[in-house]
Amino acid sequence: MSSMTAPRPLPIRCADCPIRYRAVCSPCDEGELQELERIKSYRTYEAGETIAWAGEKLSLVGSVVEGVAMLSSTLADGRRQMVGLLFPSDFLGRPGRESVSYDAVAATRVTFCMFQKREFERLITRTPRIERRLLEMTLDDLDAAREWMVLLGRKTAREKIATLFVIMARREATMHDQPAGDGLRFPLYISREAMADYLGLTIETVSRQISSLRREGVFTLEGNRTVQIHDLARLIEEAGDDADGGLAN
Amino acid sequence: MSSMTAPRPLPIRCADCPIRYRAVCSPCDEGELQELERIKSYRTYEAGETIAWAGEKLSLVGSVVEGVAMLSSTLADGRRQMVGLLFPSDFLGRPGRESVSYDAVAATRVTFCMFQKREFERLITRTPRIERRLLEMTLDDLDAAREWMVLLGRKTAREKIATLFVIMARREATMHDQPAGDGLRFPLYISREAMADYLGLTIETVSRQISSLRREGVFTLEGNRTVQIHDLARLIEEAGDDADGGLAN
DNA sequence: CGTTCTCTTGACTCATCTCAAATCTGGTGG
DNA sequence: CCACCAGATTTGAGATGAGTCAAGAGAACG
Repeated sequence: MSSMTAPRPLPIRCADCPIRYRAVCSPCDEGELQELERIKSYRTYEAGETIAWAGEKLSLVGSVVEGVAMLSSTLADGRRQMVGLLFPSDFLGRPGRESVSYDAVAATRVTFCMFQKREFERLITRTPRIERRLLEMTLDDLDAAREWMVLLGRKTAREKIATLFVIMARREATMHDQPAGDGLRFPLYISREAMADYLGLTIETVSRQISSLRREGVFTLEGNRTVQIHDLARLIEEAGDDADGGLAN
Repeated sequence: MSSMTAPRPLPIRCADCPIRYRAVCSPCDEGELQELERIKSYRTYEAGETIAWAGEKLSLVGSVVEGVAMLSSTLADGRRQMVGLLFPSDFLGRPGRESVSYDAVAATRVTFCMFQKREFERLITRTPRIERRLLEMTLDDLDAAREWMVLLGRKTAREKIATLFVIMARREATMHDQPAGDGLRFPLYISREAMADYLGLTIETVSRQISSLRREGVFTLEGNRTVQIHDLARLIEEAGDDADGGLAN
């Protein structure tokens, strides 16, 4: 993670923001953006750095602008479960609650566009469009969490890996306005350990399942963190989703 | 489920509603309640009855008034995972989306206070307090879903059962404004099969773990669906939660 | 009071975990 | 540019928790 591309100059104007049309601020008009520009501030964390500890009082909320962050929870004896993976435009923090419920850790170098929680709460009260957008995004997060519950509770290790890769592939395709298809290449962003924590597996099982699917020609790896899909249909089938094959999304 | 108590007369006035102070309508004033009374309608489902199928277009949303409902998802080969358990005051349905994402089934006889989705969407647009309340409730649901992800991904069968019982016990205590403590009796509401679907286990494993905890004197069963707690501290310990012992809730 | 469904228990299997070691990768310094 | 190092990843061998299959016991229902 040290041969990073040069950091884009920040703060930037909202109108030029890469997440302008997807983040919580997407429904804002020019005037509202100007107000946001007055109260926002950028903050960058290096890969591995902790953004917030569960239980800690956090007075900031905000959106991921660049990079990837992980939300996870740890049991008394150290078992860890990731409960969310935040990509650009995803929102971190819970307006209306004092402390955060989960550890937040940077998976890659990650930059947030942040607001003081109090200030943000006042803002959404004045600006129903933002509140509506936050509700929409929270409902989407809830659907995603529930879909992940199905994976955690009922899928096999192989299906879990296939599902993760399908989701990552689709995200990558969507991001570049391509159709998802064979030949698609995408980065995994996270380590095997983080995948294990996300999928409710051990790192050895993650590794074995990836090796197995690779040996069967479903995809190849370039280095350890870049995947090239060779047979997307097969990968989707291996994901074992319900009858619609995940097309409902 | 046939020796049901006589159904309470419905529709009732909002002011007398048992979920008046907890449901999505809790922040409403008298005038707003009158408006709700004009557009609400009650609907009752028998235990086992399907309320909505995943993928189906559902033009209703609403709150559970009495009884318990289950939200679950089914994979192609029939594996099922429950993704939510709805108790009185919980909200069902997603404003802003055409079709429902999960199967909704009545666990007991259950009565909803329902609204046409379109009408409800117009309502929350006019009534920011309701929208705010819905956002709060959705954030709570998201936290609950994520906590459940930890259970599904990382807990042992024994811990899963203990966690479920602790949660049920606490809910029961809260409902009656009692402290949760030894001697508390509460109903499980759901079958072993539903517990298995909720916990990501098989019905046999659920049964074995319940028997094991019962044999060790942590609780006793009266019939198959009523639990009496004998050693709550032990049960909480068996739940294996993170250092705070779940006290953060 | 028999019928049916739910729940429990037993015996055995298997997917995943655990423990251990080898290999690879990316980064570093010579 | 290349050898080396530390951490990440893969692979192997064996253990085990939970699943599967099968049967019996208990509850609920008509």
